[in-house]
Amino acid sequence: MARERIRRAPVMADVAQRAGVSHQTVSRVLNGHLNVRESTRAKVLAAIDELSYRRNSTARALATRRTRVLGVIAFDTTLYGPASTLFGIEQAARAAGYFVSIASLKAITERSVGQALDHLAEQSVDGLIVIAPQRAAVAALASLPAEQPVVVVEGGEAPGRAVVCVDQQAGASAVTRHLLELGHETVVHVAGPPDWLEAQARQAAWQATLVEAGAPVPPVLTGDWSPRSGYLAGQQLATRDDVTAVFVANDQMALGLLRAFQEAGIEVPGRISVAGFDDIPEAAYFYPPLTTVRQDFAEVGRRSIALLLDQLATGEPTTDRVVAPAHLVVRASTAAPPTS
Amino acid sequence: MARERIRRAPVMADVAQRAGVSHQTVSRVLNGHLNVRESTRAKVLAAIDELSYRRNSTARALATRRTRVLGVIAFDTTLYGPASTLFGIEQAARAAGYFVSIASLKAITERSVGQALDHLAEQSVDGLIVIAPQRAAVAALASLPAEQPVVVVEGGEAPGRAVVCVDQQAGASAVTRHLLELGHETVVHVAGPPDWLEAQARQAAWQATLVEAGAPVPPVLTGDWSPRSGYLAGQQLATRDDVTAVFVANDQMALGLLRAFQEAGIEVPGRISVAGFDDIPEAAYFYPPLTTVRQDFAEVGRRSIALLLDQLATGEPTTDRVVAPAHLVVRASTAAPPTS
DNA sequence: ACTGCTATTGTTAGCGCTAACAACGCGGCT
DNA sequence: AGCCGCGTTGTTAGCGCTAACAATAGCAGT
Repeated sequence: MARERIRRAPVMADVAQRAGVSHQTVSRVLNGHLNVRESTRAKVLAAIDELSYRRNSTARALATRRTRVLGVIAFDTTLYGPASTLFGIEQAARAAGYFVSIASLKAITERSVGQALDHLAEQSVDGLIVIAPQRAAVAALASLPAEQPVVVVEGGEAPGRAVVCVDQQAGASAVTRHLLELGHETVVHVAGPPDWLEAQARQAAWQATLVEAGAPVPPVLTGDWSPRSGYLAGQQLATRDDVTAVFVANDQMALGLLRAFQEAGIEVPGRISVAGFDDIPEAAYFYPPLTTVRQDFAEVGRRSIALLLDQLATGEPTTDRVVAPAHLVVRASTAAPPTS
Repeated sequence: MARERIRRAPVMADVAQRAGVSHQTVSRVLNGHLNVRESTRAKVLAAIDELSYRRNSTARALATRRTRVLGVIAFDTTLYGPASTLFGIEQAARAAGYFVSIASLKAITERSVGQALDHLAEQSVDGLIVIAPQRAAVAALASLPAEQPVVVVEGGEAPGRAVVCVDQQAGASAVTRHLLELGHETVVHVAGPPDWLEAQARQAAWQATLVEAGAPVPPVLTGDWSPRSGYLAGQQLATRDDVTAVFVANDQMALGLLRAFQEAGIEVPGRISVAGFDDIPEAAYFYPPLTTVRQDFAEVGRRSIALLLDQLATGEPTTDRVVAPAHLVVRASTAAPPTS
């Protein structure tokens, strides 16, 4: 029997032949079917091992009509938040035996999101996770068929879709309350871009907390998440002498703010307290170390995958809304207001 | 003719029937074959459009034995550098019509890299990009078959593999030279973890530049990339009064250093100049704005994909070594030494 | 001994596509 | 007229796997 061992990966039939069974029995062993005699299973496993056989996932996908690939659409994955979320998602998916195919976007427009959706659809992904921090991204989801399993991360209100997000509300409230409890009369807010859902949520929670505490609601400054925009906001605030506490919508902008204050000779937290949001790794080493809010991105990843796999298992799209925790991290950039 | 329009995605045969041709002709049109009459092509395209037909990539992959999926193994994608590289890779791959499947690692060990390789192999990726900034990652590649198309990013010496990396040498030399030219007698180096190839390359270039300039080579301090380790290094340096210039191996550590100096009352750049490496978005807003080295990560991504696709096209693994540019960004943290 | 069941294994037919080959029609050539 | 060659299209056979069904053996119950 001329054995053709010519650089061709072994297939199921090779294993079957070697184990002296049919290829279907090999398949059964591989899929953990019951009703395979223990001795047969052992023979098959031995043959698999000897041949270093690996099941061809493409053929499997064709036969089962499931690819075990999850598609992830992400935006600006060079930022700490999205990158961390993506990381959490990938870890959870791999642990569950799924593959992760990504499509990252330079900018969020309905068109770019649509193209990314197309790209992943072409790969026939089993499920979809869309990190959709902006209105436009959520809007682009409307074109998806209703039965498409999908989880929207940070999607605010995504009608009819499962959503996972960080508890922005709790985080922003906690910072604001923290500042008020230190004795500040009110807290100024430097918000993120208005079309970002996270920016909206943080601003809304800040405002609600002030109102609830009976504190005046000062006008909002708006940035674009960048240190530069925080710097500009800081320059503006530096000219005013009624400001004692600022809640900045993310740490990068807070950094810019700190720098503007430093240049203006404003002591932090001596004269003005500053708090951020995100707890990027650098935040603890700002000058001064930044009080901020830490988000549990790993949890976001895990919950997203869990929700998606749940949909795949039941075959029913869900509309659950899951919230991952966020908590205040107090450092040296916040203190009681100056006793003037 | 009872048309069964029952929630089943159309397949090639449906298109063929509608266009009045054989499914093979549809395939030919889709694959851009020559020798299809223009009128036939038009009919087919019309039918595709009417049915919103999408080719099933799984079946295609099974028939062609190519999945059009590229696997990427990445480490610590929450850091700015790796995240940017990954982003560049994904953009380039998608533009070339390839899918990107990722496996990110918490830690680099031969085992974790091996598992990630397994995971991607199971998906039968056509090619592999390994972002391997550490010795161990490169070592783990030894288990790959020699004919596996693979590109190693930041892989230092990866024998027999194609490598793409940033020109660490040029970047580190430029910073060091910059500091010497400002009049500093020598430059102290705070290095990254010794098992990181980038850390090694930066340190080696720093040392070579000093030697070349006839400057003394002071002992090296070592950190772990984190702001905290930079802070500790800064505290040590603060106790010495012979230091006038420090080249820190990345921006995050430089941030820690700046903070330590600030606490110690050391003026930057008045008494000590500090330079970093990476040009993270925050760097321009440190206090003072950081002189650093910017790396062209997008270019790294593009070149990696180009190199990989080249291997796939020729069927021959290459051992090219491609270097992406890095250039000095001078900001306010470096100046002439104090005139004592 | 015969029936009926269960546990185990084998056989067959696709999944939706591409590759290789076969077939066909048509104009130009001898 | 008959043949060749070319451009175009159809037919057939897999790619490697799983699902559904068929077949077999072994055993208990009557």
